[in-house]
Amino acid sequence: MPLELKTGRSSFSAEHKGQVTLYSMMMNQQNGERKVTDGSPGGLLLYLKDGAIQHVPAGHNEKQGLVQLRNEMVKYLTSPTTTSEKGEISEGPLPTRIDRVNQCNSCPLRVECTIYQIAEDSANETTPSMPLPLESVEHLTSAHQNYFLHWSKMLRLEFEESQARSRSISDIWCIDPLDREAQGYCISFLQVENCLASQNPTSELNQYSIKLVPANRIHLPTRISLQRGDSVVLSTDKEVAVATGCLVDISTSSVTVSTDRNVHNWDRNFEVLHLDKMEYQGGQTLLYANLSRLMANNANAAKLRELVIDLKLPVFKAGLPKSLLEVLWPVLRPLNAFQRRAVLKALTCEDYCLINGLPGTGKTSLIVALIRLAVRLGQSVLLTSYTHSAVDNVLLKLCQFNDVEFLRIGREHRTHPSILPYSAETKTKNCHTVEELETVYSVPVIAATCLSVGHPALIRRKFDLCIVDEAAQALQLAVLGPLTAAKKFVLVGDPLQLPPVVQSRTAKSLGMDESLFVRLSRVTPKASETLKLQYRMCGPVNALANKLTYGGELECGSEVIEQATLQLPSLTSIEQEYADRPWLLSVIKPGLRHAVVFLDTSLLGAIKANHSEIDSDESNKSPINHLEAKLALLIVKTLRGSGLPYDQMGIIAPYQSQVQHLKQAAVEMPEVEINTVDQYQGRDKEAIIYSCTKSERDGESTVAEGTQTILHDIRRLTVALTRAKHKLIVIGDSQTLQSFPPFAKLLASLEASQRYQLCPGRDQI
DNA sequence: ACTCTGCCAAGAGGA
Repeated sequence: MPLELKTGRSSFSAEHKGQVTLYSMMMNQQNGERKVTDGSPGGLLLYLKDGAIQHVPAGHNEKQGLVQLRNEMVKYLTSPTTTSEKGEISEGPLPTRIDRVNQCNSCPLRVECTIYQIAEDSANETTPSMPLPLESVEHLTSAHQNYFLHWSKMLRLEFEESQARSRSISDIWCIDPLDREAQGYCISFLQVENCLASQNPTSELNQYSIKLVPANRIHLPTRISLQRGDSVVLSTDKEVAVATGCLVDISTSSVTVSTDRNVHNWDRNFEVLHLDKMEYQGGQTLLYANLSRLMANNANAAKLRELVIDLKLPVFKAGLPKSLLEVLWPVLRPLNAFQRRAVLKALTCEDYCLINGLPGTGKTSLIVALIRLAVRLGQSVLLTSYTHSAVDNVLLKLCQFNDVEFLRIGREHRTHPSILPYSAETKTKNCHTVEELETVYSVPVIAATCLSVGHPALIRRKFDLCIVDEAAQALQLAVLGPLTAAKKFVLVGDPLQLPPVVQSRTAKSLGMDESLFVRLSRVTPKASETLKLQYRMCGPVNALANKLTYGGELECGSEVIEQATLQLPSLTSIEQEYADRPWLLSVIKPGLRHAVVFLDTSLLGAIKANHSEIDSDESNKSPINHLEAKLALLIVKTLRGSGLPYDQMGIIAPYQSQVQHLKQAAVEMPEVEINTVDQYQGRDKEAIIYSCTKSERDGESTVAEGTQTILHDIRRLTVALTRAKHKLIVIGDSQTLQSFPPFAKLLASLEASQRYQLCPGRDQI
């Protein structure tokens, strides 16, 4: 029988009683009860403040009431958005309004509710039966309300799309473990090898470390999309979720999970366990919360609404006084002119500024300098980005200077190991008093991801400056979270590189993939600075990026950068070996004139057909190109033979399927980094091979007119090509690619000497 | 027509 403890005064409210009834129903479910009508003993409700206790029955009536309420909730939560004939999209119907003034006045969602009601009444042209509490939205203009409704609609669409695509938690109950494993998000039939107390538990949530091995085979399945840091659920055949935890290590033969339960102490520890990836859906909730916070009736939100929704012109102070500049000079000195201008703009803005960081232009150095300068000026800084890796990327550089104290907030398992000493968990481990905790949390610089800035320790803090890295890649609503905690903000990013990922086509067409960076960059050019000097790409790659995307804005940082070439110390030793494949030697040639090569497969019809084995996985609609994979690996091996280490090369493809295929084909050279374009953003390599993948076989239908595919996005191509320092080899079928505008532009930008046409008969593969 | 990251939870209290 469940016992619910409440720390407050006794109220025996319907909420509290309902909760106990639900626990009672859940316990019966676990004990095998099937029918709602089965008798259950109910539970106990105990209030600790006055010691009052009551038995809460869970009879037929109580259960029926709860289930009916649940079903009604579900009806509204799952009613899908609809599109009218005119193309207007509307969210599902709202529940009937509760017209009770007293309840509405104390409702925390009264602003949001009123906005919806106003919109609904005007759409239906009905007059409300009871006057709406209009005073609760008096602080909002209709533009503000429309922003709210617009984003709420897009969030809803995106939520529906991700629901439709992703599996649900109920799969653990409804789908067989082996079938779940085939989908790639479950490892079935594991047994516990050991369960140890964690070496370094920082909370109750990771007290134990369980090592699991396959129960009836040697290796774990190869096609699993589980990685370090994922939240997982352990279940037996009889019971779902015997433990939950976090995946800390995965190899070919074992998997280690940190968890709050000691599975070894359990009677059932010889049962087989299934491990499932848990997909957390709460991210959506956070975005709604940010949207709500923007609508709040306070000065902070009002200022943000002016800037973000009304697009008010940002204000800038005059430059810094000379005396200050002298103090800051040691930090400013190593920066180039563009970086200095950007930093000074960031320091003198009153509202916000935007920093355009073109590829390889030292964005990270700029942010590190900005943090160090702000701290020298006595300001507090909130550093955020959408991803953990981007946050840690800045911190790794910042901690080298060792002159700024910072605290990293967020999930430990996602934090870079070198940054763990600065994590909140580590720093608060030996705190025993509130004062000690306050000292830890009041450091001048706090770093966290956009979605984790709701941390309790930050709620009450107001930062002088908020810096958002990779801001062009984050959802608008995600960035709003940290902004509410700061007096002014600096967005750093490149709108010509990848935008935020939005799954729903409809939401995308409504503008959901417009980042805050892009929205604000429309306001005034005065608010932004561009970093133009890049320190990554040699002259020809730089020139290609300019022709394709940057229109001449991008410049090499120095002559050394511009003239740098691929170093292949043992090139002569392999010339003999590849004498029968002159195309290979031609493609890998070092030297500036050969820095960019397009290897064209369009004439290899017959050879292509030979390589297009039928994939076992027909349901997988993503394309795989076996020929391009083979060519890419041949090039990698030749480069290796000529003296370029594997870890200096990267293979990029637009599709996950092609990446997987390449990874499998390249198992014996794991140092070669193979990834999608999206995952390569922010990184670079000496030599990059881009496998464009898409190649139409004869008679195959082409993409319907007007459809946008990932090959239609020039930003993805820009990112792929600007990852290369000294050698860029693009493999593709020019015939097919010609129909995608970004590739047509690429092909037109190339000089004849930069193209190599593979010919059947002449070129042996 | 296929790109993918992020999020610790629950409760008391005020009106």
